[in-house]
Amino acid sequence: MFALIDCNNFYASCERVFRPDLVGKPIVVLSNNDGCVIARSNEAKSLGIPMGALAFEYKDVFIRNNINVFSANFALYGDMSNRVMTLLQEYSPESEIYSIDEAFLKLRGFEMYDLNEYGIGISKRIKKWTGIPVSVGIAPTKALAKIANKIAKKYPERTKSSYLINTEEKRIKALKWTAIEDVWGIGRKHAIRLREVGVKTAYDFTQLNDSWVQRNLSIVGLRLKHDLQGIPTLDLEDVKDKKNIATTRSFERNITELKDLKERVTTFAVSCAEKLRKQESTCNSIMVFVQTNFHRQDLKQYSKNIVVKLPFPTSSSIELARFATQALEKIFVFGYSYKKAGVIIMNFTPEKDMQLSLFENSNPKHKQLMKVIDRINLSMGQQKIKLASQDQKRVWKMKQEKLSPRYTTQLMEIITIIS
DNA sequence: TCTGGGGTCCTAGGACCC
DNA sequence: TCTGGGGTCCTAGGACCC
Repeated sequence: MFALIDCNNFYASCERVFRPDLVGKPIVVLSNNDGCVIARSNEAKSLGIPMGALAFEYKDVFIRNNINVFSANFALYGDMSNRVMTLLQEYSPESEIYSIDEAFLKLRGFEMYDLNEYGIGISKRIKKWTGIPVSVGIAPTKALAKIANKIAKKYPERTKSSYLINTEEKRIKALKWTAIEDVWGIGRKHAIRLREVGVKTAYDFTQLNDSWVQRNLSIVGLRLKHDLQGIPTLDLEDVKDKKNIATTRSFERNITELKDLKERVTTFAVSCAEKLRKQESTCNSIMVFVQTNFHRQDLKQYSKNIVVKLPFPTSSSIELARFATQALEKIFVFGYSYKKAGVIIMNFTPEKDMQLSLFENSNPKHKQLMKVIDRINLSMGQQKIKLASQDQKRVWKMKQEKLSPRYTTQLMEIITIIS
């Protein structure tokens, strides 16, 4: 059996843990730059705030309904996620952290357990020990556990936040209850295609024939179908090293000068390099892109990306920053207002079996240097050591007007209790 | 004025090899 | 008239996830 544990309205719940006065009150969390809504408490959902609602359009709605607005505080959410995941490890030796707020557990050898009670126990303990409400779905396959989880989330009172699919009857009932677009792995496009052929629910989907599914939804769709039929097809996946690493941002204001864009791209490359070194890889190509604001009809539009193959594999911040800015110079065109840029690194090889090249190689001194920089930044705070070409005065700040304290990761911002 | 960020996997088609 | 058969690798684009 598989269990899927999913935190309810995760970002909103994290904010509420440290603001108990907000229990029962509507909360929304905004994206970077306070652009749009990326998380909502149940109360905010009931008020009709859609996912992706634009902050500036909904400003009055927020005020009118006393909605508590927060800027995204990823330092807080990441730490709260670790707490939840650490507790979950105790419930099974086999687990897969699927995203910041979800994990699968494989329950092998649990035949003597009352899995219903087990699930309820997980939900109770996570809530009590971290303050985060979670829902639990347990079923013979991952796709069915996803559906069981949705049922638990939809009926928290009746299910005590945990639902078990362990009979054929329950499986069929759950599949008929699930609209096709709510199935894990069926996105917008596939849902439309399936609706066209009369598939309205997950159950209808399982009644299609295999070759049609494979032809129209590829092998991925076929695996999903089998999983929904109760035939275990999707297994836990190991946490592998990343295959791509990206750092991309929209700017709070437009950028018109190459030198400003260079600074941003340098910082993005350095950020990618740091993430790359954490997984002890080196990269062989780098992509840089820039674009203007697509949403502004009144401005001239421009969007371009460039992929550069590196002469040697590297994870040095200095070298990646150099290659990135050189690439930027090739695609930069003067006369546009740039709104967004990013750096994506690709084609990784493990640091230990790096292929050296005959004529040109990564500066061997950088390896030691990066190690020292990483160590200092880890102990003294992020970005203590920067390249001179990076922003020294913190000119580039995201718009984060409603940022909550980093209660759990910064001693200076720890919660205060006033008696 | 204002519109997020970071990932994965699969397939078809082209270029190449013997 | 007639023109083999069997592969690999790479890339772009499309689908999906949170």
